Amino acid sequence: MRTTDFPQVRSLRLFESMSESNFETLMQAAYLQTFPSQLELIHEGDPADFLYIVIEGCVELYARSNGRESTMGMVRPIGTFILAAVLKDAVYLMSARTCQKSKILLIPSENVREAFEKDEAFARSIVLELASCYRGVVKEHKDIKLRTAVERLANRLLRYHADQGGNGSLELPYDKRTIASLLGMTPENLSRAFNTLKPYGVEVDGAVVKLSDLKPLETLAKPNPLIDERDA
Amino acid sequence: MRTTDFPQVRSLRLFESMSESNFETLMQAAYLQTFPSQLELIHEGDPADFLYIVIEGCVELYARSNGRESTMGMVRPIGTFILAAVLKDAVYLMSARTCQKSKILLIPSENVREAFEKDEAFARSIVLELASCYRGVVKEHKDIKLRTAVERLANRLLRYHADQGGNGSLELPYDKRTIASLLGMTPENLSRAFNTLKPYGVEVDGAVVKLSDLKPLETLAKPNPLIDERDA
DNA sequence: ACGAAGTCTTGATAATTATCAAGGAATGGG
DNA sequence: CCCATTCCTTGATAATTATCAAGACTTCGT
Repeated sequence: MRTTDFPQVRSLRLFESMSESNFETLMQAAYLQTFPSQLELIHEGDPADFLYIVIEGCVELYARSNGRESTMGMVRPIGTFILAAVLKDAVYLMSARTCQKSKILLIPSENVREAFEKDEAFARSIVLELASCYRGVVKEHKDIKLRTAVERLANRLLRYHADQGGNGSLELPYDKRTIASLLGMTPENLSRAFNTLKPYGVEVDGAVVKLSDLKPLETLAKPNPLIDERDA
Repeated sequence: MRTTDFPQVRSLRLFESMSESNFETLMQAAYLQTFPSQLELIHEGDPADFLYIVIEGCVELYARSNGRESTMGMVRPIGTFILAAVLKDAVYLMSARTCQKSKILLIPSENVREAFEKDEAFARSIVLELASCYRGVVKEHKDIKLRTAVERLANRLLRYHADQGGNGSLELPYDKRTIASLLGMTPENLSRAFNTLKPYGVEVDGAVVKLSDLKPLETLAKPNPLIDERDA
């Protein structure tokens, strides 16, 4: 890996203020690999050998316990995952698998920790990154503890809608079963939740959702920036 | 506040490797206050003016949305809370109130951020602290997404039991309604969950719980270190 | 010590969510 | 392009969880 190969990686909040030489060292230790869809990249409980950066494609973070499985998050380019485990030199709490053919940059954990020791700016960037990740999970936790399934869906639709320009139409970014699991419900329940939202102007056609009237949907959803906004 | 007033604060992971002079500066800017029970210390949505450290007593972190409320966590001495919001200079995602008469140390946010800028060791300690906090919430999120109410209670009891020496008896550390909310259920449902666990050797008398036979309880609970262990 | 307020439990019922089963729609590999 | 597979939806039903109500038990302040 050469430093100039992925300017988008360099411009991530995590790396942008790092010294050139330390970034170079990190990149030289890194591997760029392409994986097919549905490949398990990491398995919860394994030691954190690498920090992962999604360059192309898409990765699903999920967890299992008992016989159950739940999607914990999705990572899109350019996004990192499993930073906390790497820094703590601990085991992964979540598994990860590709959900498309994906190009992934792997940085050995020890190199990340070495850079963390050596590069002060990197250490500071990590703080802000981790603080954001922490607040992200807190919001998801509030979402699931304070809302019913229909409310979670309504708010998620409003979020996707805003993300995609807010012109009355949105495309679901993942399979419905994945969205169901993300939102903490079964696929059947998601399907029924969409039906419940029909009187609120939600029209589903495959992955395309049309919102014909935001007012009543928002009245139902009661969106809350302290749960739904990405940077609040 | 003098530096020597609270050696336990100094010995927190967060502060122990900080330089003496920076720690002193931080402590001189800090306020030590005693609050009565049930006082709201912070309100979600407000700007993060202080980092809080519980010296004595107990603090409940909770969140509201719609008309609902849920306990997000409990902080016991010597514990900090609301670090991420302070570092990001963002609004609080959670409210906090004392659940006993409590002695709290308040450090103004700007002083914390100043120390974060000036003191490298402090910045590095923050990384490890935030990484732990992050992993803590991920575990709670897994707990609620992957387990039923009875399973969550069973695992919580096993955790308290282990924490308290594992001699067959444990004391519930909080009111039952608080534990119910922490575990994401109503008080009525907690009461019934205790009844469900009776055949598994769980005997409740007020705040004291006796576990007469761990085997069947563990079989039901299926404890998972990647959810239940504090430092995994 | 006493009354008031809050907590906990139980019962009855309702709402929410999950499970099982089956048919139809969409998708991808050959 | 077609078949096979997976995904999605719907129906029927069950399990889980919440709500409402009432009574017993605690706790706390006066």
